[in-house]
Amino acid sequence: MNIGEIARRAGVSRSTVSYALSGKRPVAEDTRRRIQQVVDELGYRPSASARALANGRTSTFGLVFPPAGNHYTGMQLDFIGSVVEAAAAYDYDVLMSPSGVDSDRSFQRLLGERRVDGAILMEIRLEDDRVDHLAALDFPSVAIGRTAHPEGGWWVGLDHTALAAACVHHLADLGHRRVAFVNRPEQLLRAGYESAHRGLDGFTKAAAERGLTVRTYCCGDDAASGQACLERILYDDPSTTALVTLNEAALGGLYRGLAKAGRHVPRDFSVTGVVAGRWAETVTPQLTAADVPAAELGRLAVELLVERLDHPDAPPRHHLLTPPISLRASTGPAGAMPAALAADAGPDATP
Amino acid sequence: MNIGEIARRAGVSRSTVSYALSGKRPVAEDTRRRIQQVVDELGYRPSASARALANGRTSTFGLVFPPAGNHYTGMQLDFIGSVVEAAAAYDYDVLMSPSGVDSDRSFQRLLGERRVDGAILMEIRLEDDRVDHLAALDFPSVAIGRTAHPEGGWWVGLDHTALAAACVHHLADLGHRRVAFVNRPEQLLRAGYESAHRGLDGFTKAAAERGLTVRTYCCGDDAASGQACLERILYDDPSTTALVTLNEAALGGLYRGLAKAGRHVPRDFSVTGVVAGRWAETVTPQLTAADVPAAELGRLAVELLVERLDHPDAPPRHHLLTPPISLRASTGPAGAMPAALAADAGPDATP
DNA sequence: TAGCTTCGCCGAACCGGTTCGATGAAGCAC
DNA sequence: GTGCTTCATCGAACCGGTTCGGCGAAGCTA
Repeated sequence: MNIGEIARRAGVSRSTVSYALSGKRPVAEDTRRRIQQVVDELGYRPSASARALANGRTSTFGLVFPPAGNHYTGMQLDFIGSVVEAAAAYDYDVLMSPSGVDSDRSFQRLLGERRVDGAILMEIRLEDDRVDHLAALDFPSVAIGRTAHPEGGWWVGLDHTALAAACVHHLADLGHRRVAFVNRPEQLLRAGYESAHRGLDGFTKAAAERGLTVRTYCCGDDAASGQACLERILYDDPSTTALVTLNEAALGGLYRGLAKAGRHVPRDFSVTGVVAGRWAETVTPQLTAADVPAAELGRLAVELLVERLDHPDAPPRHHLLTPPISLRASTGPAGAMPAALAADAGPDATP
Repeated sequence: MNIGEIARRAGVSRSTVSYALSGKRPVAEDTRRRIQQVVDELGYRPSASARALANGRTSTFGLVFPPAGNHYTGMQLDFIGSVVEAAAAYDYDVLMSPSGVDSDRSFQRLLGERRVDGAILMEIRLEDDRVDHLAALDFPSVAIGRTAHPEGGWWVGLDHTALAAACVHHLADLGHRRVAFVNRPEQLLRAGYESAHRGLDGFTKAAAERGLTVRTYCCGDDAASGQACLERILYDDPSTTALVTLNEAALGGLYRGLAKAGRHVPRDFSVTGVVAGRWAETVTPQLTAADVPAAELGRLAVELLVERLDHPDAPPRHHLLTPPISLRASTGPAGAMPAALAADAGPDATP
């Protein structure tokens, strides 16, 4: 069922069918109706490949996402879903491109073979060769996250510095003096992941400002690592009374570690951080946290990309979001726990 | 940089370049080298659209996934990731297609506009018009899940009936007599979601077999609903000592409800179900559950689809998996809790 | 050296759309 | 009735690959 078939049945030329369907030139009303009728009868739809070949646009975005090796977090899933849905609203499809191992090959597929009109990048690093590469090619793309030098780029992102600082201030306001920071895995920090770095910076600076005593940790993206990390925290400084985490996946393990160490949240120990809202509500007590607006970020990324495609010469735009901390149940005033008990409660303590 | 440019620079015809690159006809070795050199110098890659138009294959799969309206579970994310990675290994890209609202439109995009060579469907219903539709068209596709009449179809899936039954037997073996079942939301059950129906069936039949007293509940896909559901369970029958759940997203809420009701897991109350392994390990105590092998299912689905595309006349194949229950820490022998306490512990009980 | 095969390459057609310039008919003024 | 514009439609070229038939040169046989 190609356009020639429709043309023959409607008794017109192929170009007339094309114009009737696209509306790019006027077509007599009764001709248009006749064509439309044939189209409806046969259920004709123009081939995406042929259309893409002819007009050079694929109506497809690439979504470059991290490989499964790093465990996915709820946040990432929400990104994917919201990007796909927002793109559909603008009549774009989304092609998934695993970055990571052999990322060159999948980049080549997307760009070299011209499969997509634009790309959205997840999991940005401070120095990100993918971003640089795309910028050098002037290829339309939007990053979810910002590099060390975001000027002149198109991106949406969270102000991780401010969010981590907000967590610190919240805890300091509650009277906490000894606070731990649980970051993403060391491997990701070393690789330069933006959230890990900016979060750490924001935490460190705000803590210094408030005169807090802090320790910072990297922690694997799973519950077992979270538990181990918490044991380490209490071992290193048993008088720690609060922690800030960026690590969604470790959260369950952190809670478990606290329970094992006999620390009640929030009475003896406060927990907060930057976590997707839905996730924050699954733990008990529910986590007081800066909720990552993943769905909004995905939507904004798509909007920027669409704008960039529609107006190739538009000046770069970006959105930096700073969601407020949602007060839930995992933080409370410090000092409820007597210092004596704090000294006892090492990593080997039992309830 | 099209194939004509390469041909000119290498001093050969376009067809020779094509044959040199595809290897579908022999080309003199030095000619081939000359062409390859030009290709490498210019970084030439053939246009995916043109290739797709010419040979009728897009090298792309569609992945039809549920809309974000239903909250995503960890399982679904793992599916997506593993499908994308497995597809990449076979040199296929993956195009995301939100099913759900206006699913016809996105189906039309995939099939009508011939964007994909085949499709993988998630979230299957017992009576699934998408599956029927694809089968009627003889369009290459593989379902993750099976309908009420899976004969003659291509699919991979879990034996939810057996898994739910295994949970029941596990609890019955531990001496539990009054057991609740926490299903996916009623809306999904009514829509005919496979896992919800088969899980419920397996639970009900196995419970009857073992002579257990049971109640079954539907529960929203979020923590708050889980907590409410648990309160309801204990209100309806305070002497309930165990539950089986298919609802990953509600799990955190169920645990919270138990804690609020003063029921210690696993001493006073056992919890088990069918949940992705990583998720089961985030809760405390870790959940004894039949681990959903999401990554393996995704990989198998891709393998079947590739086979179906390579051998269009191959007889239908499928994989039905029945992962064993992983014993963790959330189930224990019944009867540890005195009946008197059980009677006291209504939904309003406080620790 | 004529005749036949094999090898390596070329030209043209094709996939299914879009787009531009041209053409013919109708409508209108004079 | 001629000249001019407007309108609707058509034909052809083009996008960038793939594929088929054919053709000339080289190699081999007799």
